[in-house]
Amino acid sequence: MPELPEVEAVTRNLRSMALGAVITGGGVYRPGVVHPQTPRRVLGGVRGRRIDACERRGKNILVHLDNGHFLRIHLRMTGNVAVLPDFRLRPATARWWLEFEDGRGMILDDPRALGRVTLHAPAEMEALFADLGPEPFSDAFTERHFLEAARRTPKPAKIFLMDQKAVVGLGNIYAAEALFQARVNPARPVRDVSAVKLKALYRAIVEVLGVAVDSAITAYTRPGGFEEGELFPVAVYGREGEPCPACGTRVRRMPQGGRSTYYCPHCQK
DNA sequence: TCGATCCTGTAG
DNA sequence: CTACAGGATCGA
Repeated sequence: MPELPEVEAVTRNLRSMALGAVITGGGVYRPGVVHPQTPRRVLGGVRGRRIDACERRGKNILVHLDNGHFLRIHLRMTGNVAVLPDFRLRPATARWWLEFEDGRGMILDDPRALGRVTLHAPAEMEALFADLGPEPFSDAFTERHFLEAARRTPKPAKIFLMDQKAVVGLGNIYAAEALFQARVNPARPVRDVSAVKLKALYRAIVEVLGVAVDSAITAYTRPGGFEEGELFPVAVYGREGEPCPACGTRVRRMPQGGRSTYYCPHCQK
């Protein structure tokens, strides 16, 4: 599930649940989840620590501890982080967990086990995120920055949006939705897209992610979490063969970088 | 820069 | 059975 909006919702939930919690233990069911570190290092380094802050950077969740070190959690495709009333009640798909002093638990729940949890010293922060672009809602994400980044690469527009360099947070769904909203052809080399459309794309990114953050928070807050249907109005993603909401042409699917891109061949030329 | 790879589940 | 999945990294 997680692109930026879902990660934001999870992070906020974590902040409200785990702030101030003292870690007394933990476990790793799947060693691959802490790769390239070891369970011993990740768990040994957190025992006795208190959780002081939770924040999001791109699609990463950062859990700051009272000694300055921090956990970096990446949910990848199917991960979720949750705080449980009792750490012993964790589901079979919990790949990693922490025990709190008050008996509660915090888990990485991840059926595919592609998610990652690693522990870092403060000094590692910069190198860790050196390749990440600006946050879409920050002052650093300017139209000018975006247009310059676009002119600098031969990548197709969709790949350009997905690689977390020009801006962080877009994944397969919201990249497709932003491209549709701006009427940009996903396969077109982004450096060849007109300035007018690039500006529209810039606005669409902020718009789409903004709406999606709101719906993700709403979805995550009510019972059943993200599973309770769809709040974000998806126009093209996953809708192969269905009519484009703008012109009625059938939505198409094409492979790009090993993934599916959905688009309207009429609106996005 | 690109395909293979990491994993498991589900739909067709 | 194969194809595909809201992601990223690695080696060729």
